Amino acid sequence: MWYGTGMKNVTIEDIARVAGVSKSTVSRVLNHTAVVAPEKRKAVIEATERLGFSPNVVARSLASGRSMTVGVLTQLIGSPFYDAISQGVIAGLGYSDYSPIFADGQWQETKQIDAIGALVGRRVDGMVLIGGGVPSDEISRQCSGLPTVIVARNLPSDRHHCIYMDNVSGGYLATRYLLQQGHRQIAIIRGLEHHPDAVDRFAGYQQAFNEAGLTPDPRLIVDGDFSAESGIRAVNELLSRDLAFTAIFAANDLSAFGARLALDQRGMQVPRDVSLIGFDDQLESAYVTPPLTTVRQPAREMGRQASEAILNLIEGGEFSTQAVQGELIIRQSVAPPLR
Amino acid sequence: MWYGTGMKNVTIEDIARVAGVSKSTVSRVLNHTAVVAPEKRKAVIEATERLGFSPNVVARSLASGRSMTVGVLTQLIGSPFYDAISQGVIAGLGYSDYSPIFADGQWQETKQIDAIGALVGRRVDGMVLIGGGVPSDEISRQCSGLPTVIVARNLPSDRHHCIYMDNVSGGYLATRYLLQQGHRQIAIIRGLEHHPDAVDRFAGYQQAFNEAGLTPDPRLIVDGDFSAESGIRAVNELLSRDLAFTAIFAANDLSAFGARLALDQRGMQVPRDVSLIGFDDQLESAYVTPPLTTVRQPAREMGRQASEAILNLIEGGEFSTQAVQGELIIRQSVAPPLR
DNA sequence: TTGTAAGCGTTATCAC
DNA sequence: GTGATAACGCTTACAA
Repeated sequence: MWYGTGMKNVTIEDIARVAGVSKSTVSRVLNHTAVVAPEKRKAVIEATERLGFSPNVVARSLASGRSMTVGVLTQLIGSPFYDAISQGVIAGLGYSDYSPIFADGQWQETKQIDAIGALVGRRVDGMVLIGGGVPSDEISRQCSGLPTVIVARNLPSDRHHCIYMDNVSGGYLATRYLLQQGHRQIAIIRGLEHHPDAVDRFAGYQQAFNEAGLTPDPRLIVDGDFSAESGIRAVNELLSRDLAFTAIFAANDLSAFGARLALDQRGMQVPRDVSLIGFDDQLESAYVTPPLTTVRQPAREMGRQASEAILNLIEGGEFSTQAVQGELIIRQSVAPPLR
Repeated sequence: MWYGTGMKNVTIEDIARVAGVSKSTVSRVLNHTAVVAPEKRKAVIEATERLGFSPNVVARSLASGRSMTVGVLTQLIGSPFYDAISQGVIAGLGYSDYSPIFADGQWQETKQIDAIGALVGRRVDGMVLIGGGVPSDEISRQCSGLPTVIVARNLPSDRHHCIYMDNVSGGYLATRYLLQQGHRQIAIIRGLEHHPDAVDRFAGYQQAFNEAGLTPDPRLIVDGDFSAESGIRAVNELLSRDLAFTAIFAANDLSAFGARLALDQRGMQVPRDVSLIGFDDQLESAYVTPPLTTVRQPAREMGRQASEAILNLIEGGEFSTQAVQGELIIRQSVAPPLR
């Protein structure tokens, strides 16, 4: 199949001619940017409809200096959490005149920097950075003068606008709940070793222990990478070490699923033999067996908030970094330990 | 915080002046569009780097008539399947010079039509329509002359380029497998009543029965809506009707999760008491207990294919509608029925 | 209120 | 090879 240019696109010049007015007048009624005489206004609108005119956004952008787009940098790893944020951004921009334009950072710093560069080259009016690890300075440099919101990441510098989860308190919430239920030997499957979210959740775990005047058993701390597979590995490792534990706090729901499966394969039941708590509250977590107790991260909501923030910043508004708190969602994967 | 215009953007005119050549020459070296003298070429490149020049994509688009963007229409319902397709599209475009720009159709025809209009107004060079229900004629009208690929939907007209799952054969595969395992009373939880995917999978179910010279029990056919909740409802309904069934074919994995949970709550085990098969093979399905037997839809891969197809069409290439076949993924949620 | 005209930053078409 | 110069389609002073 061949794609021709079709008929020549209709421009405001055509409209102007048909309506018997000037280009500027057409522009004015189209943008409600000045009052025009009712009859001319009507003529323009009619011509617009009759000719099936749709304004060329590109030309408009060039002339006005605003592209009506916001750049979104994602990290395409298929993590339910990050995906949900992207979806939230698309949804949040839905009712505005701005469209999101995506680039993929693949969790690799150089790719991320390139991607931001590409977005900047497209003259986006705002930028939403989801996760990623681009250094603060680099962001400042590339996005200087450009409204920018960083989601799911907290950059200490007050130059940046961030919307991030309070992972420390999230980890604390989960662990405290386990402690309250009577657990003392609580294993933790950590996320990626240097990933800030993982580090923070672990800090929350320790904090809960400290507060209770207890010390976690270091042998019960095992590393993972947020994948289901790593949950399986972690449990197998724990079991092979032959250590006693009555509960597991997994880095995220996905690794909790893996842990649950590994436990099941060893004939151990959740929560009868081992209690299990996750982190995220992804869609599926309420429907696995048993429904997973977890800490909810309002991912989609964070994406939505980010788009609101960016829209607001573009309009010249203010925004200050926000930490969103996790919420403990109690379902059925945690029970008091058997004596 | 205030966003100023910063320093004036550097343009090819600045480069031209610094390099001591004309704008045209700058354009030529930047686009490799003609041979220029080595020394001038070098001067341009140096100036480019020294001034930190990055071409204005908007101006380029206006002048060249190509925006280097492809519009992507999604249906933002948070279905893992559709989300994965979007992610695949982003990934597939990653290495090209094209950027995806998203719009949300929300599974509502009017919104979808508006969204396509917005994308067309942005002068996208190509269009990827994921799912949705815009009538064929409307698509032809709005996207006439614009390379367009439709994913996860099959429009019979040969005016369109589609990449879709063969849902009939998928439904057939699942059902035949159940039949082969010895099941005869196979309940089916259908998806949305008039959703083509649901209709097709059901057709496959019937086809497998026919082929085996059997007839499905109509009382074992219950409606759902692809949600986990509907899986729960369906099982409860089935159980309340007090009918005997030894297996369930769920519209998708999510509703299979729901079904599994409802079964569990009634004390019925999978696959001992009831076998269960899903559709999609989403990320989590391999890690629930028991790991779910299902029909894989290569969602991300379809998205990737779509982006390749659109890139190819933009370059003037050909493409013909492709049906991708589902793959039966055998795990542990299906077993022969107890006698 | 309305029209004229000068940009916006490139690419594309010519001559040279 | 290279440089003027005219598009590209719209916004936006600036006049009238």
